Amino acid sequence: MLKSSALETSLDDGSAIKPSARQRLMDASEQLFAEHGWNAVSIRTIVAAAGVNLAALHYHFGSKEQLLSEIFTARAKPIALERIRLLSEIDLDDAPSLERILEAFLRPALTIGSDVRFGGRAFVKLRARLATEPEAVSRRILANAFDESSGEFLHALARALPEIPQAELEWRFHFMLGTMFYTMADAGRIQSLTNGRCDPGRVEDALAHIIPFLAAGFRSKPELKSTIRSRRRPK
Amino acid sequence: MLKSSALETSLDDGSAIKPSARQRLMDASEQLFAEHGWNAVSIRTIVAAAGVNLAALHYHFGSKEQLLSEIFTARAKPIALERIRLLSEIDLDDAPSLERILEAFLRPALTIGSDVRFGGRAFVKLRARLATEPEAVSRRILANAFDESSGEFLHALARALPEIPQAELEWRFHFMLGTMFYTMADAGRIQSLTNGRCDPGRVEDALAHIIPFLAAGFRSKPELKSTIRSRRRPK
DNA sequence: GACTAATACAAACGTTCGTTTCAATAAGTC
DNA sequence: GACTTATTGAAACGAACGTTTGTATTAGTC
Repeated sequence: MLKSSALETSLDDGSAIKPSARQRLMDASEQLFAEHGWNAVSIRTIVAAAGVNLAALHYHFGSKEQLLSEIFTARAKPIALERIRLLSEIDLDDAPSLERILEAFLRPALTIGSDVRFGGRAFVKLRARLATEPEAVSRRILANAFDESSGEFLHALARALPEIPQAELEWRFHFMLGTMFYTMADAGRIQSLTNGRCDPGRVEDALAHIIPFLAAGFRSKPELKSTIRSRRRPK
Repeated sequence: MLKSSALETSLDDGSAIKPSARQRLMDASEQLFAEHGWNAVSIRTIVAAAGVNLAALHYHFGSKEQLLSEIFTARAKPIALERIRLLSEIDLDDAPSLERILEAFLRPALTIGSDVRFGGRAFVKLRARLATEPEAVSRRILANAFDESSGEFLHALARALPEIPQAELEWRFHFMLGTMFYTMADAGRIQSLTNGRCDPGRVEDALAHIIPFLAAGFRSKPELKSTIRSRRRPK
């Protein structure tokens, strides 16, 4: 019963303080949620990994859902801030660089939360999972955290690509989100298809490929309507 | 207790035969899985929606997982076949059209299974969900169904774009998958961001925008290495 | 040292999960 | 009609779920 406190005090000579139960719960659940999804991880698994009592989770967070929400906002804020910071370094009034805007949007999403503790890309994967989760609660958390900065980037893209209609830009922004989330999810599909040659887990590799790809898509001239539809009419 | 068979025989004058319990289970669970995900839907919800007994599910399918597997393969086969059919109509030996290859890959995925019964895009969404599901079982089902045709399309793309290195092509194929799945998932994020102007649920709209976007990305000249990396070194 | 608030603990709560059992019924065969 | 097979029915199984309860322990204040 004295175990944890004894350990904590015996180590506070500066070498390695054992984190608080609250922090350990957040760390453990972030990793587990990312690895297996929210529904698939029970709170008993979490408290076992964190080494705390079952009731501690509800004491500190109130509910499993609130735990997810707190983890998410704690991670999301630095990402949104870094995005805005990188964006603010770009002069939007003078034909801003599309590539720099894309990197300002993508790099924080793919890197922040990596290689800090545990398995590294835990939060990155978790976020990608939530983005395609059907439950309303997941999407609400996500929208609250990122919709504002997304609006700013749409505006920046409009400045960089004045000849692209707004509606077209919104579609392409949607496509960019899909590319980003799928890369973040690191689902293993492409690794198995290419025998590991293509690995979205190598973040710098991924960024180096994704930015030129998306930039070309964004810059392409919008097609005249129904070029696609008309071709299949005879069928 | 005689309800179902009485209903069935009384209607078999050709007007509307009540489908078998097995079929009703597949229809109901396809919709429910697509809407809420596999874990989130209990088999009691399914049998209630299908109007059958709880034991009927295990009688016909053996397990919940097997039910998912059968639904998936039943839908996936027509998609893979239609992809191959569309691809076979393209002459790969003579500078094949990139746009046609992309359409052959994307259109079956976005359309097949739509507007047949129920809510229409059920299977399309379900498949997108499984693609980002972390559980191994989901991905195994998906890989079995589609990896073969994916390989053929990678080959076709290499024919259409001989100047793009194989590794680059694989990355771009990965990005295409992300764009496709996110559009199929129809997560609602972009609708709320654009007040409904951009709606991935309108399939022909989506195809008309996604194909030129991806084609431009695929055609773009591969960047020299480390253009991106070198810029952030000072940081 | 007494009092108070914060945290930890073990145990149980009621519910829901996927699955199984076994008897009852329907349909098919001879 | 007897016999066999296919399907359905109601009920229960054990396990796991998120959550709550009540008590013990710690830490801080006077």
